[in-house]
Amino acid sequence: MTTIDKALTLLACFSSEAPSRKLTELAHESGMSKAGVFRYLSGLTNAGLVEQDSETRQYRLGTEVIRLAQVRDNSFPIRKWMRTLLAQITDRTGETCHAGLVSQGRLFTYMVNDSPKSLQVRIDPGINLPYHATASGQIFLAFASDEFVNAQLSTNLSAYTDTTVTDPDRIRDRCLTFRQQGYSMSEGGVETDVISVASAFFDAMGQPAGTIAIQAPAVRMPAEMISTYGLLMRQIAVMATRHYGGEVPGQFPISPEVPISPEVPNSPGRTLSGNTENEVAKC
Amino acid sequence: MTTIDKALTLLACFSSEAPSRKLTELAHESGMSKAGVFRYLSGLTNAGLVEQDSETRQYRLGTEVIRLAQVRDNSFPIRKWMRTLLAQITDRTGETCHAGLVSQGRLFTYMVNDSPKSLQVRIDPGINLPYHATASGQIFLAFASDEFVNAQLSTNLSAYTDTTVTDPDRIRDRCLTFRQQGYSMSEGGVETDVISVASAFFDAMGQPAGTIAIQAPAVRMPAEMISTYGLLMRQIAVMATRHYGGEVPGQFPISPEVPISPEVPNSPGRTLSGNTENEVAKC
DNA sequence: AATTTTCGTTTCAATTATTGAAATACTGTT
DNA sequence: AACAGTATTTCAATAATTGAAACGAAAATT
Repeated sequence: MTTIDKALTLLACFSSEAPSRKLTELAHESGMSKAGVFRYLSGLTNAGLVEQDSETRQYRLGTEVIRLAQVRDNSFPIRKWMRTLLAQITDRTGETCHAGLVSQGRLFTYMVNDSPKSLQVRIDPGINLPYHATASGQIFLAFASDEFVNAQLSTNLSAYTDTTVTDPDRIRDRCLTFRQQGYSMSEGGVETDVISVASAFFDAMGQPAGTIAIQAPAVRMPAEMISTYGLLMRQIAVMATRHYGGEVPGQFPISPEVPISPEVPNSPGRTLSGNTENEVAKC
Repeated sequence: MTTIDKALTLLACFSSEAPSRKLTELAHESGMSKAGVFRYLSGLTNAGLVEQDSETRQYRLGTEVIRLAQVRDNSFPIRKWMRTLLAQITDRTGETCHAGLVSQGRLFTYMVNDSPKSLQVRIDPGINLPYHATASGQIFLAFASDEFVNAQLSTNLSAYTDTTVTDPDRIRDRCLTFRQQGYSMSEGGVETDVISVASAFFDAMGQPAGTIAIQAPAVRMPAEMISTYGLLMRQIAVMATRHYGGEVPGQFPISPEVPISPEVPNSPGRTLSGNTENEVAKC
């Protein structure tokens, strides 16, 4: 392991769950010496990737990561078309939806589009999506490599609710079904009374690159609606794959005969118009 | 210079102007050996900060920078309030506005809010704002440290248009005025027939952290309107400083007696409502 | 189609920076 | 004022980095 690898390992320690860390904490978590971590953080700070709060002395990610993210999106745009796709989902269904993106083996919420309804599922961009307990995570596993699935399912699978499935074998079974369907479903995986339906999009090598999911209060999603939403997610996911420049794998059930406008009940009054972009701060 | 510094230097080579680079190019630009750059890029790739296009073999920033940017915004939120501030500007003026953020000595467009009008100034998020040729850059210089100003003004100051001011002394003069005013103005600095008015916001040490600017076609901005817009920018910038957790420096003219709603002509029909957030994909 | 050029990747011994334990400085608290 | 918890700095032994040059592969040119 090179010095650079070790230094950059520290970046992975920063997550939305723990966005700012103490030096000692980082040393312990990464298993490196305090002195080493200090030097690494200094380097990262010089580059602007990390900055130290002048009051608390805690370290957090720096402004340079913001710039880099902008540059990345300029060279490989996702934001723009993803925004449109998510808007379509919320327009048709009236429900909150999100896109997950994988990076370094972790799936995180890349973008969220809130439901206009007052009773809605809250989810923040940037948080990690546990593979075993979310619809997004499970559809991802369904198309991920065996070794990846094994690695994930051999970690501690925490039960967020009473109904969280934590048995690896049951999860494998579910993923098998999800792979055949092309979409996944999770009921109360991380929060009770919330149902989520997801599908995945793929990169140029046919590997899953991210997910698209809808999340609704269980009371608004009767059983018969799940497959309707599932087909919608699948359809949108195929479009995402195309935009991403990816390749839908053979196992993925593409069904062009699916109606373009699934029968979805009372779509909210708001419509998506071409100039929506202009009303939104671009960032 | 440590190994880490050298490796991370490469990240700074990626900009919106050159978002994907060849290895040899990077080696030349950074003045490091090809072998070294290769090893560094490998490390960065392992961390997901960089990825290599499988076809062109070119390197570009990876998905991890996106995740990091999300995490950063969770720990130190800017996006949310900045979006609101920019929306206020466009609502009151009907013009395109943007926020600039500084990172590693470079000022880049962090967020853009387009004018609803059909004749509008286009500007993309993520591009670098030259200090000498933009209103944003000049108001930044006006409050930056002497050494920073000297460093910037001793570089090659390219003339983007006939009217770009490239004489360091004249720029210093202008910055002096801008500092007293608390806002800057640039006419045709990077593009002809475009006028921009900007102000700056500050960090906890009273150092300039970013800028807020409005940009309009010259035909829509008669001379007498510039000071009105300037006061508006100054006002919004003070709010930005507050949100940022910063400290307005003593030199900065805060004038609470400025009318809250400056007389700005025909504001567009669109109004900013509380639930605007819900209509925007959060990311 | 053959040749040249360009670019990315690997190798290897000399060099130079990295390493971690321990000492020190700092900050806030009892 | 002493204490506890952190963040820095120091330093000699150690282990990694280093770049020139060779190699391989792909693209451009003849």
